[in-house]
Amino acid sequence: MASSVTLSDVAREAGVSLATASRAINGSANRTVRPDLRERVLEAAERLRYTPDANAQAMARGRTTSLGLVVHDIADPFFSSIAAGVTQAADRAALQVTLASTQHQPAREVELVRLLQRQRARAIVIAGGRHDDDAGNAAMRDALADFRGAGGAVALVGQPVLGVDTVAVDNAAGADALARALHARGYRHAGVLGGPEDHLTARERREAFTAAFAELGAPVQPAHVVTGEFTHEGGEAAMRELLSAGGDVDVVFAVNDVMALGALAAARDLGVRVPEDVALAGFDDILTLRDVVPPLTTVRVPLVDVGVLATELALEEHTGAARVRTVATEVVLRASTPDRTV
Amino acid sequence: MASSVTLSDVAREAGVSLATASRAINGSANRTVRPDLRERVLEAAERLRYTPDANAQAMARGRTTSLGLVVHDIADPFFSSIAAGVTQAADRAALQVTLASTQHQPAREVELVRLLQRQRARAIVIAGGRHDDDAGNAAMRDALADFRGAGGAVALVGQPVLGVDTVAVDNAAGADALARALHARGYRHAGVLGGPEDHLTARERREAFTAAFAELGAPVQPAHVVTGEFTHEGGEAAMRELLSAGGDVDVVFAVNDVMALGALAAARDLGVRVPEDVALAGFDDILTLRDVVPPLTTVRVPLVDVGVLATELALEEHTGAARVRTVATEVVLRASTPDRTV
DNA sequence: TTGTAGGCGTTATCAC
DNA sequence: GTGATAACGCCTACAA
Repeated sequence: MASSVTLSDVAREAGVSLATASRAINGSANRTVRPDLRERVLEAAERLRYTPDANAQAMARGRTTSLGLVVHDIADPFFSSIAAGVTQAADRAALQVTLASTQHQPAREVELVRLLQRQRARAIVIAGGRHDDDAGNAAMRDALADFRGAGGAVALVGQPVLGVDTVAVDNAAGADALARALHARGYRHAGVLGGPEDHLTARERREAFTAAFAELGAPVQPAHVVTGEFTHEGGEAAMRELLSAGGDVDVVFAVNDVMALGALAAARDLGVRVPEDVALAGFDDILTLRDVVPPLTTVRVPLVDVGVLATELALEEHTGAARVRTVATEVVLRASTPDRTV
Repeated sequence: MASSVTLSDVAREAGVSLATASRAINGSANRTVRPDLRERVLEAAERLRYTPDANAQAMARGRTTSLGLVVHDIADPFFSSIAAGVTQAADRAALQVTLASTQHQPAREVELVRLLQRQRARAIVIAGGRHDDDAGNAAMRDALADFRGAGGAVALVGQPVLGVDTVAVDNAAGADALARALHARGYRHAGVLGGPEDHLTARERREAFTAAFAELGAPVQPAHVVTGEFTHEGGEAAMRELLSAGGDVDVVFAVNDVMALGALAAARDLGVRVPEDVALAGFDDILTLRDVVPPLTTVRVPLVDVGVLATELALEEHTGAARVRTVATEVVLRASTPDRTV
């Protein structure tokens, strides 16, 4: 309640005008303030425990100091690592991060963008792959167009389908390289926990993986590609389905690590040993993996860097068409996919 | 760039006054607007793609719609789960969450509180145990007093040492119960990875644990209590130190799960088997544990609920002294601490 | 260098 | 029920 101290109070206390107080405290562009006056103002501010009102400053200046971050679930290590990168970069740019979570409801993304537009966020970073959903993408594109029309900047982590700057993980190359590495280790009967049918990240990884195996002469049987939510539970269910189908699968590729961990849990539950009975690989190299046994083969995505990059991309001045920054990945072979050729 | 559409634009377009437009769009308290006029305004707003400016609204109304959340590291599963709870609760209260991270520098907390005060956040939730650091706590207490003096609400997750509403995990009871459970399973030679010396959460857990073992007639040897950072790396280093000391320890209690996971990694590295060679227990029951083998015994803290509770506590109107909400914990015995009595 | 005054976009208090 | 108009706290030409 206690009404805050305003700059006018400080000015009065210091015996100067509002303008001078403002300049003394904020060091206006070229205007400078006589040292003794500045001193008086600063002391008065200190004495009165004055705290500038960022909202009022934002109004007067015409721009805020906040950046919006949209994630699906902040407790998911994939998103929390990206968030760590975003907060780092935002911090360097002296921006506050407004965290908005869809709680796994894709439709809420549009809502959150509009919310962030009301806050007049300087920029919005959207984390998470897109869906093959024309209506959904169109709605999002509209919301983002409005936001940008009003002067906001946007960067997306995912696929460049929304007409905004995008940090795109090279999913295809990563999945392809992983498939070849697994093939080289002697695997010939791969199964895929493919994520949601229309999820572009899942699809890119799935298709590149199966294409590579096909090209290598060991095509993945259609029955060995099962879909499922992009979550721990989804991976668990998908793995159950795949294993109970009882095909001869020697390695399972889950399109992201969170699913792979769910799959690992399912295997444990069913008494299927990894990697003795079946090998397992994921994608992303989330932080959690350092604590998992057996160490999981995966394709590393520099998640924190991706967050930083997306933030920088959003904040960089630029004109012209939407830019796409492709992030390279790296296959990390671990014990969950031992060499079968020896 | 493109100047946003303002409410005046909408009013003009609809042929009504600014006041009416405001009431039509925002449904003022008791003032009501004739249906046809309201319709006209809403249509105009739609046509012009009007988006209210939350900052301006905040100025006019005298209160913002944002809530600050202070964490040490959002990528740490402990904090990200609490953050999930906070965003949920904030969402229900129609508040935006501003995520502020200290990046593991305790001193930055004060800075962040002041920053959030500039944003005129309605409330601040601070996650993370306190330190036994009079100067640091005093600085924080001052910053929070200022914030509250200016009308802000605060809730802390940790120890009630800052004079603000606090959600306190019952660390002592949890550690005591864990110690007794381990003792009942036959463990008599406990070691403790005790976290930072002055970290109150670490201290509460450590002391309750050792006190219980002492009371049970199996005191933990001082040499078997080692300190270390409250992190994965800290747990790893502490475990190395403990194991290389070569004492006869049959169970190791790490004061939080993140440290326990670091300890597990260290044990693996040194060829020490868990639980065959040494049993291991942690505290918190972070989400990561579901993927760890062997399943880790721990003391469950309902982290998401804690986040929700802290947010609600901060948002509840109340007068009088700072309140303390104690959250109960629950010992969860798993395979990392098998029964030795059989 | 300092001060005056207008404006940022809304809400809220008044009359009408 | 509707419409002027003064706040809200600050910044910034513009003038002195």
